[in-house]
Amino acid sequence: MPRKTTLPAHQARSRESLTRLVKATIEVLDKDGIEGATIPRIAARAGLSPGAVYRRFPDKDALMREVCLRVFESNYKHTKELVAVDRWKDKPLPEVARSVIALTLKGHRQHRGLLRALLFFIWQHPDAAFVRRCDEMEWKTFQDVADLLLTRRSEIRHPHPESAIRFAMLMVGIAAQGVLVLPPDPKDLSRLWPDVDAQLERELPRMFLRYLGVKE
Amino acid sequence: MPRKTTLPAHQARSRESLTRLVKATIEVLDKDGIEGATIPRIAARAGLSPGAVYRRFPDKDALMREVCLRVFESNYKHTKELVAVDRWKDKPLPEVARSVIALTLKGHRQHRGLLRALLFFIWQHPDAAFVRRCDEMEWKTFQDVADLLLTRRSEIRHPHPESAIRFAMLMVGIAAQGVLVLPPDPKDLSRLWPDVDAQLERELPRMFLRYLGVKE
DNA sequence: TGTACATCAGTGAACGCGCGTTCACTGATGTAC
DNA sequence: TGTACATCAGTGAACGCGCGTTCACTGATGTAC
Repeated sequence: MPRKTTLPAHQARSRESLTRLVKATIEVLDKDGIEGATIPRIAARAGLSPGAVYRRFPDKDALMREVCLRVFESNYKHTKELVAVDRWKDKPLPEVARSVIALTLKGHRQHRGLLRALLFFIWQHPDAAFVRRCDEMEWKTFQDVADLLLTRRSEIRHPHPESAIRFAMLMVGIAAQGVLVLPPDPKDLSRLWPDVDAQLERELPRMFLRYLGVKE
Repeated sequence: MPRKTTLPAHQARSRESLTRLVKATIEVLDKDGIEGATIPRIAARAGLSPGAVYRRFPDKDALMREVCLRVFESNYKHTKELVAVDRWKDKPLPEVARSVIALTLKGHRQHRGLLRALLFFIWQHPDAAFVRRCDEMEWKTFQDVADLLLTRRSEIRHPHPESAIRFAMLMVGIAAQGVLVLPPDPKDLSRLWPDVDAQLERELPRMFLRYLGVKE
């Protein structure tokens, strides 16, 4: 009967190579995408042989899920710190919104390859419970940002500020994902659509604020 | 040396089974997704054996590309007819925009599985020339709709109506894709976000028109 | 502090599963006379 | 119109490639006395 869970690492050596394994997986995913992330390649990058992977993880899927959850968890914490910071004190909604959008775009641009690979992994994943966990983490991240923006609800003329903020944030997230993370790369699109990226950076805040009905 | 191109069908029987093959591929893609679309399954659905596929197509990739191009071509023609229809005569921009958005959403909802599968296929495709052809077809479809909306440019207060229309349409397309086509299915998301679909239908036109600066 | 033993960590060649692809063959269709 | 022959259409079992996974083995680390 195959082992179901990831084994704990008893020795220091093992803990180190587990760390290297996770790091290597992230790097390979970012560089070679989900289809280029084979066990031999990941193991080699971590300075291990393929067999060694199976000492820590019951199968490839468990390694990938671990990486997925770590990345999303880290992103969640990062966002939580960001919205808590008192940099936002006294700043009016347009300025906060602009910063939030700019940071969202920056994050998606920086981690394009990794995010793309993880999305593909989740989208093709058969285990509904795992997918739900990922969705929930993304949702919580989302909600934290929405809550920050909602503290300026008096500046919003849209009849339903709560749902409008959520909807506008959804659009920002989906746009960042659609334009910056998913294929085709903006550079390949530039023949048909020069500077989508710059337009996104400029027009997304405008759309956001106009939709909410904020005086600029 | 393997054959490079798809052979013509000399007999009526062959032409029929080619049609069945394309139809079967579309159905299997829509139902089972890209990873469920195996040659044996497609062939069986078309009432053929796996080997028969290779009489018309040099490999699986050629069959898939053919299907891709046919679907996008058909969508392009469909859109071209739609915008040309004089149903739009004398209708003000808000009404046209609402119809266009509603039709876009409807199309994405109806063909969710197929569109998802084709997107995954294109996104993973190594041949840049093929990907470019698909992008161009989508772009032309896009442009036709933008042109229709641009005939009402006097109603648009945004300083750059042309690029604003293109950007707003891009957002509509990406939103439809992100919410309706890509995982998770709206029904699975309903726990976290009840009625995204209805909200999309209601709020997308509002966002569209407010961004362009149209008097409602 | 040393030593013997148990357990853990890692190796890498070999295995096997799934699916695309081939190929020797049968049957169907078209064509020349 | 009938017949012989060439070509096309299709079959389905077998093949093979790639990648995840295993397993017999070596080496490293920790532990009991």
